Amino acid sequence: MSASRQPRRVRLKDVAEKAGVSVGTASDALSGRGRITGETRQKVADVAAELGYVANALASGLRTGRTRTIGLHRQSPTEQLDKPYFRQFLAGVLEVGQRHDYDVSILSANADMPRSTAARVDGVIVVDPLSDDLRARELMLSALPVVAGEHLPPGLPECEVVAVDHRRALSELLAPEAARGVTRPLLVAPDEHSGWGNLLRDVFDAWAADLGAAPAHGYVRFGGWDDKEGFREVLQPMLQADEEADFVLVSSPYGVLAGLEFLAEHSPTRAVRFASAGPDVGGLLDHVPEVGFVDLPARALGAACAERLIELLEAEAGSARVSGTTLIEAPVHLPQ
Amino acid sequence: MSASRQPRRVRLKDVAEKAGVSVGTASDALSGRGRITGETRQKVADVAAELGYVANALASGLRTGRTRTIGLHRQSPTEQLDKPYFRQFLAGVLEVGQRHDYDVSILSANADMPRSTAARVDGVIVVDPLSDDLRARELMLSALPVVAGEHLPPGLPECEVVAVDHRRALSELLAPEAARGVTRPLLVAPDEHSGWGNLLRDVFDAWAADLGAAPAHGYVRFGGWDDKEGFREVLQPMLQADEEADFVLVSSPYGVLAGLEFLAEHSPTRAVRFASAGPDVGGLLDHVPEVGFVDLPARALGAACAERLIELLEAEAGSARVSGTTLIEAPVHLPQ
DNA sequence: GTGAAAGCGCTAACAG
DNA sequence: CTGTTAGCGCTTTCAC
Repeated sequence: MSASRQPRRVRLKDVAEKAGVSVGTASDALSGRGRITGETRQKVADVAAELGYVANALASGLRTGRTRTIGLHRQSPTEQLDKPYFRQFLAGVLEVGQRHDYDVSILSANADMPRSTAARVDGVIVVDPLSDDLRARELMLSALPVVAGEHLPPGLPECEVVAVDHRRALSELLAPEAARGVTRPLLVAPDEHSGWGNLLRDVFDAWAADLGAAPAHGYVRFGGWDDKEGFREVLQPMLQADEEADFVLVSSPYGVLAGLEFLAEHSPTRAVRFASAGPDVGGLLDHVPEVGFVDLPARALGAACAERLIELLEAEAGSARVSGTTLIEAPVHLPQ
Repeated sequence: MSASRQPRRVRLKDVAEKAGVSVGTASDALSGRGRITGETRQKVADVAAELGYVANALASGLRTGRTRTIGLHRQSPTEQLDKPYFRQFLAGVLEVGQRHDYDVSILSANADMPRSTAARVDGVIVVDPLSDDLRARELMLSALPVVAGEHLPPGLPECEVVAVDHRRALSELLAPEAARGVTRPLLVAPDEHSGWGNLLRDVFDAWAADLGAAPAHGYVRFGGWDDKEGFREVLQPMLQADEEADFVLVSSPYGVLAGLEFLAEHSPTRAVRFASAGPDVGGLLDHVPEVGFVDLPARALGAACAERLIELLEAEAGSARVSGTTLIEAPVHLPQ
């Protein structure tokens, strides 16, 4: 390797000189700003292309205060790459990020590690905001624009939200069950730190009330999506204690599997119906067509979050927008 | 949301003033540079902590020419998140990146899309360099330090390489097979665009030659790791045409499955042994203990690449290092 | 050992 | 419509 680090990158000044204009002119000729430029614009563009000019993002960022980078926050993100949900969410964010020429930076979850790197992002997406996530709270209290992917749990500061329309999806999923008749519905979902968990309980309880049935609740920790054992530990005692329980909604396909397993082992004749409200992983429930489920569109949600955040960022002048919620639809697989 | 964008971030100047020193002094008090600072150093550090000062990476980057960001390049990276190999590689990169306070930016693979964002990275890791990847070639020809994750195929410019010690892993994997006796060994691996594929063929052929056996080769496209059908399409004619073939090495566990399936369907009595040299995905081969495999440590490889790249970047003064190769070990699962 | 000042490459005011 | 100028916040000579 040679000794020289960089072979003198071509600067805007170089382009300007060669095009016979000033840097100022060259600048907004290229970025097509206000002062419309007749043919000078074309000329500058040509020279820029010829020289292979590419703007120094650091310099323009320093000047404008924006980095064209969005941050993605989730608890211990490194591990989470193994979770299909997060992975697909990330893929969605990356896709629209690249389309809009934004970089995506996966934020370090260790709040303890001093990030000198900090504040290199224009805004942040918080995947699955949890009320006991201190770093998320910190981000939301900061001046950075924040978009939450999924509903906010009580206790977190307000911010822009993009979420799945769980209310609609669930009502679609639950309707056929009600038609079959349900006396004692059980729900196992993430605890109160999760906005999603809370919403599930809300909708579930309302639905049960409509039926004149008394619902029962079980709780799992939010991150335990694929923790079948965890689900079993919660479900088993509930099913055992409640002989009349005839319908179970869980927050993950693994919960369904756990429940089915338990029944097969202990009361093969007992008739209990299951449904999943959580992110499906390809095919897990394909072999049990009698189980309906909502398939959370992680990728679409990630894309929508990025879209919304970038929209916010480009909106320029703090247009005094109150934080709002954008809903996206989730496909519902009804039971056979 | 309020209208004001940023609440006036605390600048180095603020720290300097409050500490009663100049910015210059404050600067290298904090970064512990040359001019040793007795107690001024402590004072500045205290004030900085008190004010919650965090350096503006853009500004320092502009000045120093380094961004503390490393890029990760792979063909169509968005899709690739679904591949366990890439995902784990990425996890490794992220992990050491965060440890060294480097951001990781997943580079856009579309060479056609003009990236104004470009050159915001100090160096690049190219995962699985392929000789027909134009973007990879471009990166390697640029002035940016590049580390290739896996061996270079012929045709690509030289660069620093971090790779799995396939030679060693394979010899370990193949040894017991030779002991069992092999007359006609088959290899199905990525084509000549992949350095890894080439290496597999090298080692495989040498091993076969040692045995006095004539090897046969089949080719698959590099990205088709989980394309079982693709493997079958290559393997089936080879096995059919070659009645004596008694050992098959493939570049993916899916290749093994494809081969076993074919045999089960068409010649259940035929004795052919299989082995996989490619990235294992948890458990795919657990049910066939008679099949040995190398389990490519994607995460460790990613980590090693990042480690090496950062080392290169921090090495400062272009210490005229010739590009070299770092090998890491892969676990080998011998057949039962 | 420390302060002052120049300047990284760019954009945004302000003149003309 | 275009040129000139002043910084963005930091690091880095160069004086003292």
